[in-house]
Amino acid sequence: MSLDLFNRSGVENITTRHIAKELGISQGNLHYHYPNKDKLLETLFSDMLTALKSAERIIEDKPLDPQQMLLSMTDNFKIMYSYRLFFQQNDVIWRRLPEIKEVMTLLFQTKQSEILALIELYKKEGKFREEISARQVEFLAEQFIFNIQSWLNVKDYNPDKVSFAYYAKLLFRLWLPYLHPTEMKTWEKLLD
Amino acid sequence: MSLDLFNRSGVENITTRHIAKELGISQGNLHYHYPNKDKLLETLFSDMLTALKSAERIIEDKPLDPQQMLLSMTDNFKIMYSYRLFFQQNDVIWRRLPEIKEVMTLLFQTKQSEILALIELYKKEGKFREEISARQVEFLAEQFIFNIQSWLNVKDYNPDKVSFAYYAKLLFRLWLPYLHPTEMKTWEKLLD
DNA sequence: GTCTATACAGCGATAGAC
DNA sequence: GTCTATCGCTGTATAGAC
Repeated sequence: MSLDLFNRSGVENITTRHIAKELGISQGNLHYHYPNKDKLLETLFSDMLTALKSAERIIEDKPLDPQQMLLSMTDNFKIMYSYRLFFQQNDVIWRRLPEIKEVMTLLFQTKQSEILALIELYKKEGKFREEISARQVEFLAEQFIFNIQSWLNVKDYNPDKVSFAYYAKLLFRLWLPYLHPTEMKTWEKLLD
Repeated sequence: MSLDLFNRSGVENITTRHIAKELGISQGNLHYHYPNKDKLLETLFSDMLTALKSAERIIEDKPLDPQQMLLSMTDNFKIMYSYRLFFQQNDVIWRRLPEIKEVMTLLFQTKQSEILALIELYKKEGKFREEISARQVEFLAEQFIFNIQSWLNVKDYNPDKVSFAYYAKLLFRLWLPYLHPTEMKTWEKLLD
């Protein structure tokens, strides 16, 4: 599978020869199906988008409760990990295919406003402390998305050692200091 | 300058021919001074390390106050930006030169324990709220370093539009919700 | 559709004259 | 030291037989 090759060895190091060999077909044949390497990357990217889309839990009118949000985020992390080239190698890929950069930027901007709306709801419901400024709430939403986008970028994530659920919990630790002390305690237990 | 070429066009796209041309010398001559491309990268990396080292403000026994910390972080961001290939293209570079990965990992681990010690001091001094757990304090230190390592990775940082001081302030917003309400207000003014 | 063969450009790196 | 010339290799992509 070309996905694994790219993930493991890097987009710039994997050639069409490698991919053809892995697939058990000739290089000429590969170029018949995919005119070039970029087309291959684009296909993988749209695969990821559909995977992420189909993993979305139906929100409808009701916002998710913390437990559901954790599950949903775990699913997302799983998908992101299997397509981790788009996060770990974003610089290389964005330089080759600026459209992918644009789509990803837009995607995460949308996610950010969704999460901002959710946080503001939490605040209205009184789960957040009153002294938290609107500016700081925006910052929290920004940080949340930033973490999702970058978690694979620096750390050596090894799915055998640490579970995706663990990283999802770690992510939600961002919220803790914003909550009322009692609410904070119960959340912290949930996230341990 | 090879640094600018790598920063702008990507390590995998810049060849020894490009660099030689930019320097106004022949390719053969370049290979006389730097036996290969990796050696060139290693030199740039150690340049960055010395730049970061010389920018360290003398801490000695006294911990820095918030204002000094902001200035120090602004300096660091400036240096990191001029050597941004090592952050934006970390995946490519780490694959070529695993030693660089190890040194960077170690560097940021050290920074993390330093910042953890500082936070714990703040907590002891009563600037932090009591209900913040030790686990959460560790998390804050981790987040702080994570942000420093990754800030260049996702965003299009444009030094003409937004100042380095702005990003330093943004970084310290991580601390705000951990502080006592009154302390929080004064810090927030500082960070605006 | 799938294959083999090959074209053609670009890469890092070296040889050898000066 | 610095140059030109070139090697050997690998990259993407295409041509043409089956």
